[in-house]
Amino acid sequence: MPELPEVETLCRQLQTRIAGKKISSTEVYDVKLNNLKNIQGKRITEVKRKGKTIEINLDDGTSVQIHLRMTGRLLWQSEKERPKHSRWKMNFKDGAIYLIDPRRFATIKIQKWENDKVDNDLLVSFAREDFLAKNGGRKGKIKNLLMDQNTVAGIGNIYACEILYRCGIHPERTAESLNVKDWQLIFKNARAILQKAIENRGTSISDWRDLDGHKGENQHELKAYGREGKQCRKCGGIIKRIKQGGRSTFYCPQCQT
DNA sequence: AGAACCGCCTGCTTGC
DNA sequence: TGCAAGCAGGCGGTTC
Repeated sequence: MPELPEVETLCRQLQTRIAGKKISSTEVYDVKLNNLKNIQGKRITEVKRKGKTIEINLDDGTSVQIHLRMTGRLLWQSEKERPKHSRWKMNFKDGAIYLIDPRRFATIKIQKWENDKVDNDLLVSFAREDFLAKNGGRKGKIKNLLMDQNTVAGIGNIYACEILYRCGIHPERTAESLNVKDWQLIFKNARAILQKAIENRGTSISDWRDLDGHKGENQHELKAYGREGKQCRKCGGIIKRIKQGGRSTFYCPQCQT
């Protein structure tokens, strides 16, 4: 599941690989992605991440916005062969970018580019005061809050579990039950975990691969996610799995309080 | 406001 | 071994 670090990894690679290049053509292999605006002949100015969305800006003021959802991947390929589960392709003189997505949840939008202000992305710009004023008193569970894209951009299930584990905060705590120290810990650890995951080029648990098809290395850093029944590395307790909003949460009942 | 559920999907795992 | 059911989940939507 591509979250912030995986999308950031792709965006950096894309920026290096395709910025300044001209799109020679595109091809659609999935009816769900029909009716996209024609971008043949447009030139790529910049590739940016917005939350978990990849934004490929074009020289005509529009941008190609790709959201990979669950199993989406982007792959740079210079050979002709079309990878399995290809849904869409953008051709360049020296190669092509494929959108590969077995489960077909990924979305592409081509629309006017808007330079809206980012204030909820922990690695770009984060309005801490506003955040606390708006969310500090909420009665919702902290895990769900961290995963709400309108509240904090880019964090999904894996990193939400890891952040709370490192903080020693129980995922079912409500936002209003947290004090200033707890919040500071959350922001600090969230940044550190996301940053480390970017350095490791993402978490390859199942599908995730980078633009060149390489696995990331951050799966070796996971302390909670996917470790149900295993020993907590901090306290020796047993990692537990619960459901929150239909999604698995992994945590240590002994040291997350 | 917040939680619970659905639909979108298909590959993988599980159970008989 | 084979087949069907169950499961996984980000996000947008609806409903309670």
